Amino acid sequence: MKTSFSYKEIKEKGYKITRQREIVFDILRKANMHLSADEIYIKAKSRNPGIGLTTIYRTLEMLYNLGYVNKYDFGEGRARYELNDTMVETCKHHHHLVCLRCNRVIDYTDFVPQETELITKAISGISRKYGFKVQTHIIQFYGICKECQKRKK
Amino acid sequence: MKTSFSYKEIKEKGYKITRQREIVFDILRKANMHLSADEIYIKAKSRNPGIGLTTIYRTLEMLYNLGYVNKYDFGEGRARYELNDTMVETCKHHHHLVCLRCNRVIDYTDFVPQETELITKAISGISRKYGFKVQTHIIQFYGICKECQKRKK
DNA sequence: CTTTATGCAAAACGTTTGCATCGAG
DNA sequence: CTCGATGCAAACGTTTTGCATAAAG
Repeated sequence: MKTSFSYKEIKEKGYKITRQREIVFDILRKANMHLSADEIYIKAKSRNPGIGLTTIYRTLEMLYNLGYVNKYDFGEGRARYELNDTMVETCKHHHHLVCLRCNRVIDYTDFVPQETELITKAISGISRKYGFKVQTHIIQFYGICKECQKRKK
Repeated sequence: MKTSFSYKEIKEKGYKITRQREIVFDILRKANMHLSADEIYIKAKSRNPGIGLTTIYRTLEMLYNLGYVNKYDFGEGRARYELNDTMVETCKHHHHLVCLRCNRVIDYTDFVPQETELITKAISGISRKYGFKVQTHIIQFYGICKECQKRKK
């Protein structure tokens, strides 16, 4: 299991390792939540006040292209990023419960063993029928969280 | 199976039925694809040139709150909407294969019978453990489509 | 009549781009 | 040295908001 970025792989693809990129890498590695570009920017500025938001976006794009981060949309009008579970051992594979009322996101990890099997089966079916090569998948459940149900209208 | 909007339900929630809303309803009902707000706007203008884009957004928001439409993000920087499969019989429940290179979206309907069972099981588990009331779910597979694999770099 | 919906213009927002400069390799 | 990376400001495209007017119920 990979626990850190492959600097070698990054360099091979023609990317350079910079102080700014290392900071973004590190923030993602230590985050145990899905961060928005802006949240990463705030955190990064405390370590390097001169860093630009543009650099955050470009670094995230690079990592996304390398397949190191997942990009999510939870309906807030901005993207959230998270290191791929192949990158950090502490980040277990999981899915999300998104509350439609308060936008809270709950990580869901209670997989029935069936799930992996089913997904694997689906991926090979997709490959066979559509010639589509699957890299990642997301499963999201939308609904109303416990708290919002209480203070219901 | 519901095949049209419940005007009664809409009125009960305090919404009014207007010419503009009926047009948007109808466009969604006839669409066999995920439409963006702008695409709906173009279509709507041919029937009512005076209609405003704002109205499209507000109608979509209403339908989303009513749970009549699903809202998707395929990474294009804008949302796409589609009537919920409970609303239109021609719109079968499906998931999406999103090509990371060309952004094409393929509808995926080949469910193994296991899937429904698994999702049902997951939903009741989620309800039990988190008290979260699931309304919809999305499953999306990201990868490279057949065509993009051919013209590979 | 009362209340919600509309259309317009302007604002807001996240994200991207052009460009001169900087720094990694 | 060279080429990619950076930071800034400006541009972009989508979505939202304020407000006066229009229309639904």
